Amino acid sequence: MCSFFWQRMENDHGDLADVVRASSSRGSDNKSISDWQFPSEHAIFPLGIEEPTDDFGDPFSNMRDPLLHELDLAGSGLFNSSNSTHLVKMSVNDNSSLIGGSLLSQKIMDEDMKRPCNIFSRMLQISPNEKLSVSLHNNSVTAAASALTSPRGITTSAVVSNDMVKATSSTGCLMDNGGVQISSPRNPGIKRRKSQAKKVVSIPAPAAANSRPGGEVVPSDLWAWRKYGQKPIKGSPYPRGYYRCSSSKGCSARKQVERSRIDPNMLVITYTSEHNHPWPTQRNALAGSTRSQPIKNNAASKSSAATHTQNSINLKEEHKENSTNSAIASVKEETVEMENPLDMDEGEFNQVIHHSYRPALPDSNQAEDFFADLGEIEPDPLNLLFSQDPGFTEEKSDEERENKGLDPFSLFDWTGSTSFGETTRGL
DNA sequence: CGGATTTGACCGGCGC
DNA sequence: GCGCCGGTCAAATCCG
Repeated sequence: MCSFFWQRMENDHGDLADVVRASSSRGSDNKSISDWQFPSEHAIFPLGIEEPTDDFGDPFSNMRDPLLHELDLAGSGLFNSSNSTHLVKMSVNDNSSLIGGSLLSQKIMDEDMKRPCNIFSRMLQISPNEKLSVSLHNNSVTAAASALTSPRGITTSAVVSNDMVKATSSTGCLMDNGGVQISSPRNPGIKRRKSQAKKVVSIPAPAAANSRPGGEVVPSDLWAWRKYGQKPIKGSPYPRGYYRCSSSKGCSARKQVERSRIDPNMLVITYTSEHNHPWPTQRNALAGSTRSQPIKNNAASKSSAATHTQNSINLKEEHKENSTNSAIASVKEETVEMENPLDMDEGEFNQVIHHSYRPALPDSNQAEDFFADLGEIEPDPLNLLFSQDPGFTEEKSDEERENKGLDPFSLFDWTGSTSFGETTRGL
């Protein structure tokens, strides 16, 4: 199976409460997350949702990741089931939040609560090679689906409610055993403490079992992060780690990493603020290289402070090997996060951006350089990824071809998480 | 020795 | 006003 989900920041101090998950599967292939087979050391989370239009005052509208601009990959996601890979594209074309938006009327919610699979089931009948896009236009939700590469047809249905969105498989059934997770309704009357733009992504936890006690194996991204705090969160058995960008002094970018209380197999990463400096083509010394994630499995990265570029290269190299062994990386899920704009205080500059997990790249040229470097290693990483899916390669769209060189699979650096690789191999 | 992590203290927002 | 809670600070410690 494959699935993705949206996640929405709760209006309560940023607590995660509303989880939206869309899952796509075939037949009775309803596996829980724990059943997913991670792609070797690589985890892929390319799915994203296009950001709201600027007319909502999107604080990131002018700051969003250059890669997304440049590659127009926002909202594309790759789903890989055991035998097929699906590309799903979703978008929200309105100010409102698809998930949390009150624009999704209470009526809809009520109705949908009664009928587990409706809104999207009514709207979406995804056939292969059709794009999936979910957009919101003035209280209406429109959707179309895409499974560019699926040799089999998939359909996607979803429940869209005021507090949740569910998307289900072609069977139209919610996968209760982990396939779909729903959070509890958010607490009413609790407002966000501060006006702060946030981006939330949720990713499969690398390896909770092997992580050091009390810590998380946090997949690194292209930025260097320095942990500056950790707090137990009420209602969650898992602590929340606080990180700030250490790539550049004065950078206000922060992120919070916590294990999802809903699904301990997932890590919820909340990004706040934006990097005010160019994307580091090379990490600052040891910055971002956590002790818990030593880079030790590749000769190319002798230093624990291996740059992400190096790590990505390592990923590529490893992936080359793995791909020959049918270790095609599969997308497990990607979450994006949205917020109910109506929950905001009036005039509050407080918007949560749903976003594919990708660090902001203030300078697109750097991104080009970065991926140019990757290209030297592997001209078309997607070929590796989908080498076993002839349909994908054959039917690769222009957009995908344009995305050539963008390696969504390096967004997370799992190489440092040896335990993760071990864990996934053990799955 | 420089940089990262750990962890208790501190601060501010919010509800009662 | 008080307590709760989340977020941040900063000293101590660890690590390469």
